Amino acid sequence: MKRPSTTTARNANVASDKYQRILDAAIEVIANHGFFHSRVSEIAERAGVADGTIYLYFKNKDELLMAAIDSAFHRFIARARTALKEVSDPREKLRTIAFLHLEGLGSNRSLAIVFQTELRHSAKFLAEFSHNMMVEYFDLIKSVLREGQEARVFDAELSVTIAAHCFFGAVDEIVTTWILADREREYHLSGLADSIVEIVLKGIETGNKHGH
Amino acid sequence: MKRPSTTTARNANVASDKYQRILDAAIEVIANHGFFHSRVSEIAERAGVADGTIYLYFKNKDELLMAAIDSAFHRFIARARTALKEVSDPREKLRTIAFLHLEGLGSNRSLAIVFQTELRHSAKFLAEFSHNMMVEYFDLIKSVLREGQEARVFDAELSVTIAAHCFFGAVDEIVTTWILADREREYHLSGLADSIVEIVLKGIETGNKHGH
DNA sequence: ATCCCCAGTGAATGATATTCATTTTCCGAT
DNA sequence: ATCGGAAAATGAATATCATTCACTGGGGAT
Repeated sequence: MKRPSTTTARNANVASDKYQRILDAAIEVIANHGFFHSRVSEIAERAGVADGTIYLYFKNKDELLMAAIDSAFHRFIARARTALKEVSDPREKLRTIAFLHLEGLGSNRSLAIVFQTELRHSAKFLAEFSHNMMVEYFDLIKSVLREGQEARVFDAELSVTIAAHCFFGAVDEIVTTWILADREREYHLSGLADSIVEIVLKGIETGNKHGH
Repeated sequence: MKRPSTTTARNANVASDKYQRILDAAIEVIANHGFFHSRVSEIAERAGVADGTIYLYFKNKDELLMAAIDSAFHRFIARARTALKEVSDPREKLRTIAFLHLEGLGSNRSLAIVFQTELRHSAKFLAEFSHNMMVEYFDLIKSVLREGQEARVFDAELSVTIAAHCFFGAVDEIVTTWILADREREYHLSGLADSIVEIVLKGIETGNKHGH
């Protein structure tokens, strides 16, 4: 093997224009055809590079997808962290996270498709991503939930982990539905943030236990 | 082309043993390697048939996966419908659905992996499945929610669609976490049904609106 | 001006999905 | 029991990509 191949074949020059062009092209092409049916040659063509060039930047097709998702996710998490600094009420923080999540994907359909479909590609793939990124996102959600419990606005007996899954699951599911919905009937994804959060909030807030 | 090839290349003999053997093999192999890295020849070998035989039963690799998922899903929906007949309280019905969902996947790890990862394969793929199967599942959930609203146990002002997404999303997310979790720390998926449903129920039940 | 260096290239290679000419199995008619 | 032909099944041949690698061109150092 010519190149010892670290995880990403090239680490220098990552800032290069070409690197990002390939990532963008990958998102577009994969969103259109799905990972399996996407030809590396088509991604290369759309990015304006030769087929082989892709392999200077990424070890293989899998890692190309992974890098594209990673890159987008990093941006999302960074934006979320910044936005949360402006807010103090834990309920409002959850609304903010839901809004950013829905807005980030709702404003870029190709990215949303890749996140909701290709990210879940193979278990190994998902596990690796999950470990790096999802954990970070979940930690963010959980820290808000814990904060809310300490402030006595969220039920202190609740499992923070389970509640976080409910919150994330609900938001995530709404996105999946959106990308499958008739493109005609365009509705704004971020407009749904409040309705979802309202249900989840009522579910986790302090107050009369629900009847059994 | 020799065979006019309907959606599934063969419709007669679908009950054949060989058909089911191929489906089972597909689930196992795809759960292990992911769809992209699964070789049709390995599925054929595990099913004890020749490579070409697969194509007598399924048009291509995509439709093989689709058929495997469809088949498992049909069984789930049928079981759910039957079980719900025994229950009348809408809250209890939701618990039943969550339990069956978690039990059905929790007792077959390979199937769970395929459902949580490969099902979401490509948007077109997901859309097609979604249309056939998911709609049925969602209708089931929604009908329970509507029933609960009529019985005044669930908030009548709630959007049934949104609430259904919250419910499904929460359950679905728990399954994803389970397949990614350390295999060592085996816990029973179905044991989580009540915790999740408790949160969702409290979120949708009639009662004091939550503070804002 | 000459020499490195290395990003970039794209034709060659290898892997594997799919096809199809052939073989085997099955079954009703005689 | 035997035959004939249709239905199933086979697996070698083909087609389609992912991936490799021997080569090219340009720019910075000497």
